[in-house]
Amino acid sequence: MTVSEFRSSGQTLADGAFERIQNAIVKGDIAPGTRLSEQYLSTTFGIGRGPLREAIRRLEGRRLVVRVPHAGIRVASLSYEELIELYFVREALEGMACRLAAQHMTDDDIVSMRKVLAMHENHSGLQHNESYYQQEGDLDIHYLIIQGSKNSTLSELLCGDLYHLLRMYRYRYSTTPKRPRQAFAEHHRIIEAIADRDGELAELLMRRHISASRRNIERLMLAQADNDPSSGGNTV
Amino acid sequence: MTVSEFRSSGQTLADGAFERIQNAIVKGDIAPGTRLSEQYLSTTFGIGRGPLREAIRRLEGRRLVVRVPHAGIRVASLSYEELIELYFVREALEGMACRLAAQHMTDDDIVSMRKVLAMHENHSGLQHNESYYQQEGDLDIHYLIIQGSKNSTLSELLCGDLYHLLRMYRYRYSTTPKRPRQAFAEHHRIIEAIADRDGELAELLMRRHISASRRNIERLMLAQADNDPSSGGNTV
DNA sequence: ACAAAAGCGATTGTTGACAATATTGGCTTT
DNA sequence: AAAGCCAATATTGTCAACAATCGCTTTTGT
Repeated sequence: MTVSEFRSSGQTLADGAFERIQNAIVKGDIAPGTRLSEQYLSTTFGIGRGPLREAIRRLEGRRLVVRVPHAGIRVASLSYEELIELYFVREALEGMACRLAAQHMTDDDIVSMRKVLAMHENHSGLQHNESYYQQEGDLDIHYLIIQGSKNSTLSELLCGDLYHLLRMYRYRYSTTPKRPRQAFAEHHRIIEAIADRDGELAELLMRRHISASRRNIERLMLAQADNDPSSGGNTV
Repeated sequence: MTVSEFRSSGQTLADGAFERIQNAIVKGDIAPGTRLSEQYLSTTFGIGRGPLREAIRRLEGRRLVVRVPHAGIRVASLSYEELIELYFVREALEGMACRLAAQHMTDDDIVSMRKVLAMHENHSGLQHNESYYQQEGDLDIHYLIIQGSKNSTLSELLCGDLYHLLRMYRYRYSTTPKRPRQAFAEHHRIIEAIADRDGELAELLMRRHISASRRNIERLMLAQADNDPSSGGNTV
């Protein structure tokens, strides 16, 4: 993903704009809730308003932006309630992914997943950068398990649609659950269950893992609300 | 939802076209896999190509149509593999919906849900129209439970995104699982579990229910494949 | 001074014409 | 006769101008 892939070969301008804006939203370059005028985007990306509007409509279909007729678009933002709701969806979906992964992952898949975990253990053991593990490594493990389910519908839903929203949220509230050691231990147990081909246990453990993560956020936000009572629900 | 809401008040042409085309696809008026030319749609709906293309891009974002650059669009169609994958997703998601419904449904919600079930029992008992129950009633019960979870993210995902695909598939293969009595009994038990506020049991039962439905389809399609070996995977 | 309405500016929605690309049919060649 | 190439045609992609709508400022009346 190098820079300046203006017109990624063979694609249309609208498709190029779609990808670039999507990346900008997901990566946090554009903050959630920001209003985007067509003129600004048009001049920024150097394309006409026609293709641009098509890109916007595609983003709208993906629910990454919210549009109100004749008033413009804003990049979507998750309220606290929606974030919590998302965690329940993740619990269900990633639990299922774990069950299927225990069934469908090859031995090679499991070997490489263990390697990634070991690598993360070193980082985590060195206390090199506590947030790193949670920010990227956590996603890596989850990502590998989801791919391991060999269910492409599930993968696309989880990696393509849902994580976009989750990552957006991370950039907004910079939520870095500070429980790396615990999370690591949980990952370890999950992977062992998958290696044992015990889908039921793997699902149970993953659901506990995500559930704990959710409760951790609920606790954090509650404490934050005490300090700063103004930060209530966000605008859609 | 009466007929001839050409320009549903206050909406743009693109939004109107989006809704109409989406309905046509979901209701089966346009068969999956059909190629749609811009000119045809433009004259059919009586709007210019600009707004039409925006509607198409929105449908693309929703994954209801598949577009290849410079070649046009086709309405999306599920392959057999994708259908089965979808059932696993449903199993996870609706299981969670059941668990949450047992927790969050009001007593009134449960009363009205029981009424719907009783109504269906009469229809089913009279053998009035066996397929009716499975075609509409089944969705009704599932719909009520999903709404009962009070998790709007989950609801939108399940009712808004996934069921579109499921219904499309029904119209294509006219799959009507012929096990209404069994399905009714399963619904009955699920609702009782919810009424007992036993979320864990409700989730388990729902997952079994959907899992059985999936296996039923697998069996049906396998038998069909024996008779007609030509119907393999469908084009994306 | 405050409230309501009218006018103004800016932004979005729509249209039609133009350019680029893929498909189809016919022709040449082996 | 079959395969491959080339041109003609139809379809999609892009652009720039025009129309409609909304939010804001200003004005005017009580």
